[in-house]
Amino acid sequence: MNEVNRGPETALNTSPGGAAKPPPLNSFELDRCLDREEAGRWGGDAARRRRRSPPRRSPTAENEPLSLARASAPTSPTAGSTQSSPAPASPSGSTNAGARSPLPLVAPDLLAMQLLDQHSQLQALMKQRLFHQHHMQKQHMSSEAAKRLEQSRLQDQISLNLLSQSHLQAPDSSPGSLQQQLGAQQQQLVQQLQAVQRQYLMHAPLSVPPNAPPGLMLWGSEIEEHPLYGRGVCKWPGCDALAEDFQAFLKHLEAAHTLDDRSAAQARVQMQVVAQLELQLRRERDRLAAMMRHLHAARDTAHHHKMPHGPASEGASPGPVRRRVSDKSGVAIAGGLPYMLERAGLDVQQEIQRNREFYKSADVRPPFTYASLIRQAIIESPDKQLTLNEIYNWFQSTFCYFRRNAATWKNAIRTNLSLHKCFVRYEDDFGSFWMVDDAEFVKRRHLSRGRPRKYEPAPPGPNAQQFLGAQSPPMMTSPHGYSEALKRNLQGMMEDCNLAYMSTDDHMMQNDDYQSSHEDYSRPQMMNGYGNSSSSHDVKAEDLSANDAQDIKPNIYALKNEMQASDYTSKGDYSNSTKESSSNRSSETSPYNEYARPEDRYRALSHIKDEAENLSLNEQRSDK
DNA sequence: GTCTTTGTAAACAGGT
DNA sequence: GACCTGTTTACAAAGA
Repeated sequence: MNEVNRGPETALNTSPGGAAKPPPLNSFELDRCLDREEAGRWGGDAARRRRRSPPRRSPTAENEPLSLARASAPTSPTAGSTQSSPAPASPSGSTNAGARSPLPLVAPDLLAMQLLDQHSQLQALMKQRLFHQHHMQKQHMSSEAAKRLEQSRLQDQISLNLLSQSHLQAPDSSPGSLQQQLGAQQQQLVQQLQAVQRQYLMHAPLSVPPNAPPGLMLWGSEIEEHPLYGRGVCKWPGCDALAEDFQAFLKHLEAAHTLDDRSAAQARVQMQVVAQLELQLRRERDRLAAMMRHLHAARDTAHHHKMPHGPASEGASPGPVRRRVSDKSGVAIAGGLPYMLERAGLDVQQEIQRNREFYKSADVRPPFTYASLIRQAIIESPDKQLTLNEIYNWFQSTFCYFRRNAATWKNAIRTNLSLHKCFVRYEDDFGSFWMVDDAEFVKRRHLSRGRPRKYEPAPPGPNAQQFLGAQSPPMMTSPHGYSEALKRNLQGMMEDCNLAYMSTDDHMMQNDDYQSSHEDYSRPQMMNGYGNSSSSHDVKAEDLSANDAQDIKPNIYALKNEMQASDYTSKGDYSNSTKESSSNRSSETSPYNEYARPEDRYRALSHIKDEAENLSLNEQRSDK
């Protein structure tokens, strides 16, 4: 098994958010599911064909889960049955238990038991749906919408009845009384439905907004259910504009959300989110199906029951279908989009922090360039510096996407580190670290022409002195940032799919996740506060010429000298060689050898570093 | 069509 | 020799 297959699966299984995991089943629910699966097998050849022919999925079918979850009524009996099978916890849970045995036993054999169980499930489902619809009706629906709801409810009931009848038509069973009962009930429901439809068509004409484009005909409830409008607020990602009514919303939509870069970028990200969620939902459904097959087989084995079309033949099916996830799949972002997104104002820091859980569990490529992500990794670290391996770890721990094809993106990271002048390599006795020159980074982002490459001859002009004390301009922030809206959208979609969304407090998430994502970063603080170091690439004290030294931020240089001086004085004959220095550090003359662990020695050295920092700051103050 | 930016692949060197 | 790290080059894709 290569990484391509292992990565996303692992992420889904181990996702702390639990968003991808189906709700746990208790024994009763498991029984119901097993029975439903069995009933589905009795449903005829269609059900068997459905289970045996998974590879071909039309785009419509891929959208089915979301649309079904959103819709108030399932469009088909089969869909209604499969959708309701996970049975999430709901106020009707007690209702299910109460309606378990509403009818007398027809026959004391297993078949009758299953039929009764199936019927009780249907009744429980109907009651659950009725409860839900009643609740929704009280909350949101006007009288017209209530009529439509009633219509939908009746259709639901008919569908459920049809479903139950189809399940009851087992080849070797004929509980006639039950079928007659359901048939009569169905006829009654059809009559009620027809009456409601007549009433609705006579008294509730189609309503059309005055400003609606030609041909747009909207039902009253559909206006309220516009995906981008709800509760008087525009639901466009990152908008949240207030709109008194639907017409005001339409005006706002026309005026505020035109076809520009930002809207296009937001739409593309939204497409990614939807695609990813659909993929995730499909995986979870496949997994559930495999689990049910497995559990059913286990139960059959335990009960020594051999079904005529039992799990032996079903088990020969290929199992859950895995869509091959390619780098060039729709989930990934096309070439220039990250650049466009950044130009459009998407903030890397906010986006990553607010959707950390999403990126951690979803195989979505983050919509930012490698350079931005590397910078983010570095500035998230406590000392604003990371080794290459720590950057790797950050990518892997932060993004599910970077848990596969490691060779590719690692090479890209190395290339970016070397390529961009904004990344500064600092080498000391403990290894080499990478830091960010934010001034250079901002300069790079604002360059409209020409890309500063490290191996290009430096253009004549400003030397690094211009970067002394340079501070990055504040990152573009918005109180109603796109990431917040993205999270809300995700949350809504997850709720629609009956999936739990990890809504963690941002601050908590930041801290906790930092602990997890940086747990490997055991190196204590060494260079805290020196993120804006220099415009020089490789800051190696031994290689510094006089000119180079001018290009280095004085505090770093002073600190370096300070630390080396302390080491020199402590050991006396300190070698200039890095390798020798690290070996000599273990000599008995060093006062830092009293610290057995390297961490303690680091800590002691960091104290010197703090003193050096204070000295440097005092010098700067005195210069001013 | 040209230029820029970005991503990717690959070769190469030096170190461990 | 394998692997890691870092540099450099080349090329393709996408957008301006």
